[in-house]
Formats: sequence, structure tokens, C-alpha cells
Amino acid sequence: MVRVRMSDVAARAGVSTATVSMVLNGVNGKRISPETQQRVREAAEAVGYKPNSVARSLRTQQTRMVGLISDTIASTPYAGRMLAGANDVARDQGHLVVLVDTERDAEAERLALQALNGQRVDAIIYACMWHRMVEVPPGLPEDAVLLDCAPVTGGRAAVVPDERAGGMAAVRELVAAGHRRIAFLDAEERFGLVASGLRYEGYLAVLAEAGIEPDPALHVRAEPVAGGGREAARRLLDLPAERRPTAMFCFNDRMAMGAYAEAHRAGLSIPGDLSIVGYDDQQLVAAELDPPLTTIALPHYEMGRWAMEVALGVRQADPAVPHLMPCPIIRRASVGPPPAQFGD
Amino acid sequence: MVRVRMSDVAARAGVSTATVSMVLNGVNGKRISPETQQRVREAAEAVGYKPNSVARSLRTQQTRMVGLISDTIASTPYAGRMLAGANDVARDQGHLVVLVDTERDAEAERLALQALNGQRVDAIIYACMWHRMVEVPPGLPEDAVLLDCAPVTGGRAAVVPDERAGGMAAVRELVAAGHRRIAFLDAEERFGLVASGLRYEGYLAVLAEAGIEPDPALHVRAEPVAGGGREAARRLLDLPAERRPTAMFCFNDRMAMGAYAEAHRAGLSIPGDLSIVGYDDQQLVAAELDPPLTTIALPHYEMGRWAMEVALGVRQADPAVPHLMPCPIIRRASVGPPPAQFGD
DNA sequence: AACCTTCAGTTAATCGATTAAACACACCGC
DNA sequence: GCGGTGTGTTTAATCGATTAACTGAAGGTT
Repeated sequence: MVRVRMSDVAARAGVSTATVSMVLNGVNGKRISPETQQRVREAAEAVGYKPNSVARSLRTQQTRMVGLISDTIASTPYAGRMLAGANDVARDQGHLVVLVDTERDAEAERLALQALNGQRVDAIIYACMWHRMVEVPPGLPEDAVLLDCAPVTGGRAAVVPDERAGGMAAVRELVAAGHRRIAFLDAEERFGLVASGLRYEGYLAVLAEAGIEPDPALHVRAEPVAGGGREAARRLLDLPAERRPTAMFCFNDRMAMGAYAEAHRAGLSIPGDLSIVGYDDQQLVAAELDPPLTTIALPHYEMGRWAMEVALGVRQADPAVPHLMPCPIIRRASVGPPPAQFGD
Repeated sequence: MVRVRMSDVAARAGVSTATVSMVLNGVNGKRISPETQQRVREAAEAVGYKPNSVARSLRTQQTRMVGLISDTIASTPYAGRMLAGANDVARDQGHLVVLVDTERDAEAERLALQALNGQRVDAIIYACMWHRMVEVPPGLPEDAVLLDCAPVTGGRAAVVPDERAGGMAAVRELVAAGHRRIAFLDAEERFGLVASGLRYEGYLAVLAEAGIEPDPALHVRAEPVAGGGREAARRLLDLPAERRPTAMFCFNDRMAMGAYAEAHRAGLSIPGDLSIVGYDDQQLVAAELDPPLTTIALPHYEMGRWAMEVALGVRQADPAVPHLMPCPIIRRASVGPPPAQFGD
């Protein structure tokens, strides 16, 4: 791996490095004769010249690198989709992404920010792997973009999923199928999930628009994992027949997985006896349940793209209010009409 | 964000930039009086000096950045664990990781390599998200490290999971519980998974060491997803009672998920009537099945660490042969003794 | 007194590009 | 013959650090 410098190209082409630079960068204000351009290009090709971005960055004050600080890359399967979205945009714009995982540690965050600042990255994205409200870490540049989190103080470009609309889409799907007794298997409040309140708002909004009186007994809370979903489903199925739900909207796909298990135990078929909608479109799971789960997808890829587009100035953002990214419904096979005795 | 240069610190402390550099970098061969050191440090603190790594890199010819080329960050939930391992080591060594996703496209790979080379990263890791044999892309430096893949031609430092040992651990667990009729729910050959052959080798090796004659009817293949697992399990459970397996070793957790479903349909309890072991320890799934799945974990985090350690020279690797990373068994609740009538 | 060491720093070259300003030359008009 | 204009290219400063080589003063030796 020999290092070829611009001066090597210049020497071979019999010109100065200035000329080489202008030719190779296609500087348009300057006029270089076509013959010289040709010679320079051939020389560069011949010696296998590859520009040294470090030197270029020093001079131009841009590194064409974007820092991506994330609170956890390891522990969620969604992280990849965000990274992919951000990465695709970065690539198209000729940028590279520098990834730092801070594991939600304030000191690590400080260090990361310092390192990225030292590397003079052109922009910074601060990403969370769960939709959260965050205290913006001190030292985060004004123009940093927040991804899947919103600043408690406001005033930063940020993108989060439109959880309320997602909740509405889920419940509308059930209402459209004819259900009127629709349960919401929510996460317990102690987990402090902002998604929980918003999805519930969506749930209530659609019931209202459909003229359905919400039944408090159908809003149950549990741990947002399969076990919790199972337990919540059991409580609902234990209700007297006339108060029992014909459909369940689950806070996430894992709870839906638990609800499936409990439905099977109770001898109920899905969607014949019970319809279920999840949330997250968790890869390797939602599509593999039996029957495949109708769910609301979290738009991680799109949010990753959005954040990178704003970071690189391809798109403008209003820092006053977080951008709400739509959560599309993924229709599979877990929703059907309510059982006959409940039909109308 | 004012840019403070070293010369600003030097001016404030009344010394030259050389002195500032020596003090701040703790160059030990050089002697700077304690008082001067003190003054320099105070000046640096006062003006908020942060070194410009771009300039430093240009001079020292090291960037303290490592390139990580991956074939897909988006589509697998394991990617995060690899990244986390690599990232942790990089951080401890004062390095940053630059991530590029090539989506298995040769042209994108070429571009990525060129970009990383241009940025003069100190090392390169080439990562796959499924254990594969790969053609090393042209232009990949000699000292690049392969992660979760092995070069078809050999000769590069590489790390892959020890699939054979993992298969052995899985089957030993079942043998130890008393099973003798153990099925292997394998992936179909057309998927070209190197893990498949190796896990099967492990399966056969343990049967041999336990003195169990392998029954070809118990080696079934299907698509390595839940549906495939279900179908494979059905074929096995349809066998006449005396040839039916009492335990199933599944190629992956998704197939195990299908096997669970089929077992329930057949009215079999796990692990009372049927024991199951998976592979992958897929997050958000293996632990959430009911009962929680005993499985073999893929050591993604450890492989990520190993690769980064080798890349940064913290650890030596033998390029002649890929390093085999152990796959630990994760004991949960899906393995028990065989049903009484099969006991001995 | 002449010479050598040691100490505490400074000077200046260097890394490899970019780019404003200067320069050389040809051509043109009067 | 002289200034003006255009063209094509070079010169040299610059980005912000690192570091080998040097300097100048103080102290020690013979």
C-alpha cells in the first residue's frame, strides 16, 4: 500500500499540484486546457492516486463525516434499521458515519461528544433506541438532530414516531372489521414509555369517532413482554362473556405473542374468535407468528433517513416541534370480523 | 462554537506551540518545568482548548478510527451485538468506529473501501451478519480482519462461531437429560448455510460418543423459519410412536418457535412430553417463549470484541485458520427428561 | 579561563491537500 | 510601442497540529 501524493501526480504530468487539484476537483472558475486535464487524469490513473481526505479536511474544514451517538446499539433489534436509514442517506451525500455507543452513560456521552468534536465531524445525530424525552446532554451542538427522542426543553430538530396516529390506525382496523369491544393491552406506567400514553390517546380517539363508549375494564396494563401480554389477555378472557373483548390492541408485538399463547390455551382461534393487532412490526417475530400478526410498524428506517437528511441540510426541519413520522399498518392475518354472536 | 487553536493556548501561556504540544501530550523525553506545565494547562482550560484530530492525524499518520464494513446492518437483530463488541473495544483503545453498510453490493464495497482508505482509517474490519465463506473483496488491506465470515482462500485473520461445538453442546444437553431419540430440525441445503453442516456434525459426534445409532428419519430439513420448524416438527410427530423423537434440536430459534406451536397443537407439553433446544438465543424471542427456550447463543458480542482487538493489535491472530468462538448454552426451561415410557 | 553538560524551552520543517494572488504570454486595438 | 484583456499555469500561504534540531543560559570540571 504505497502512499501516492498529489505531488507525485503533478511530477508525472509535468504540472504543479495546484493544477492537479483543480483538474481532479473540477474547479469550474479556473480554466485548464483540455490537453493538460487529459495528461493530469492519465497521470493520476497511472500512479493510482487516491486523495488523502485527512489533508483535504484540514484545509477545507469539512470532514464529510457525521457522528451518530446512540444510547444503545446492542440491546434492540430496531437499531439496525435506524442506522441503515441514516447510512443510506449519508452514502448518497458522500458522507461517512461515525458511530458511538454511549450506553446511556453521561460520562461516556461527554467523551463521545468530545471525540466527535475533535474529529470535526460535519454534523451530529443523537439517537435513542426507544422513543423518549431526553435532557439534551451539555455540549451537544445547536444543530444536532435528535432521533427517536424529543428534547424536554424543546428547541432542537427531532423526529419521533407518530404513536397517536399509529394507535388510531390499529384501532380503526379493528373497528372497520366490525369490532366494538376492543381491549388495549397497555404497558405499565412504571416503565415511563411515552409511546404508551400516545397510543392510548389514539385508541380513545377512534372509539370516540366510532361512537363506542370506552369500557375501563378493557384497558389493562402489564409488563410489555410476552409474559405480561399473556397475563393481561387472561384477565380479559376471564371477564363475563358479555363484557369480554372480541379484539385486542397490544402495546407491542411481544405482548401480542403472549396474547396468542393465552388465546390458544383458552381454545380461541385467531382471528376467528379473537382479533389481535400488535405494534412494532418486530422482525423475525411478527411475520412468524401463526397466524402472521397484523401490526403497526415503527418507522425506524424512515426516521434514520429523516435525521440524516436534516443533519446534512438536505431537508429543513422546524426545531420548535418534533417531526412525527407515520407508523404504517402492516396487514397480515390476525384480524377478522367478530364471532357471529357479536355481529350486528 | 469558537475554534480555539493551539497557538491561542500558547499565546495565553506565553510559550511556543511546541511547548503546549509537549505538555498536553505528556511527551516524556522532553523536560518542561512544572511551573510552565501548570501555566499551559491553565491556559488550555481557560480558553477551552480541544485538539483538532484532523490536524493531528495528518501529522502523525494515524486517525484513531477503524472502518467497519458490514454487508447488512439492517436486516438482522444480531448486528447490534457485534457492533457493540467492536465499539466497546474501540472506545477503550481510544478509537472511533466508522460504519459502512454495503448491502452486499460489490460496487458499494469498492466505494466503501476507497472512502475508508481515503480517510486513512487505522484498521478495517469486514463483517458479515450470517456466518459465511466469502470472496475477499479486491482492495481489502492485508491486515483487515474478517468478522463472522471466513475467506474462501484463507490467509486472513477471521473469527466465526464454533458451530460444531455449539451443536455438540445442544445435543449433549439432551443426552444428559436422558434422551436417546433426538431429532435435528435442520435448514434446507439450498440456503447454503455453513452453520447447517457444522451443527449437524456436532449432532452426529455427540450421538456417536453416547453410543446412539443416528436414525436418518430424525434428520429433517425445512425452511429455517417458524413455518419450516412447524412443518418439520409435524413430520416428526407423525412418525409411528416408537420412532418418534422425544427431543428436538432446532437449527435456530425461529424453527424452535414453530416446533413449539406444533407441539401445542399435538397436545404435547414442553418439556414434559417433548424437549426442545434452539440456536441463536434470539433476543426478544428465545426468553419469551413459553416455556422459555433453552438455546445455544451466537457469540456476536465476543466476536465483535475479538475482531476489534485483533484490528487494533491488542491481540494476535493466526491468519492461517479462522478463530472459533465458543457458543455458550443458555439453559432455560424447554429441556427435561423424556416421558416415563421412554425412560430406562 | 576554557570547555562540557544539563536544562528549558524555541524554531522551523512537515504531514497533503486547497486556493487566492501573482505571473507569463499571446493577442488586440489605437 | 504601449496599455489592456484573456488564458493557462505557478507560487506560496494556509489549515493545526507534531517533533527533530537547535539555542542560550546556568552550573560544573579541570
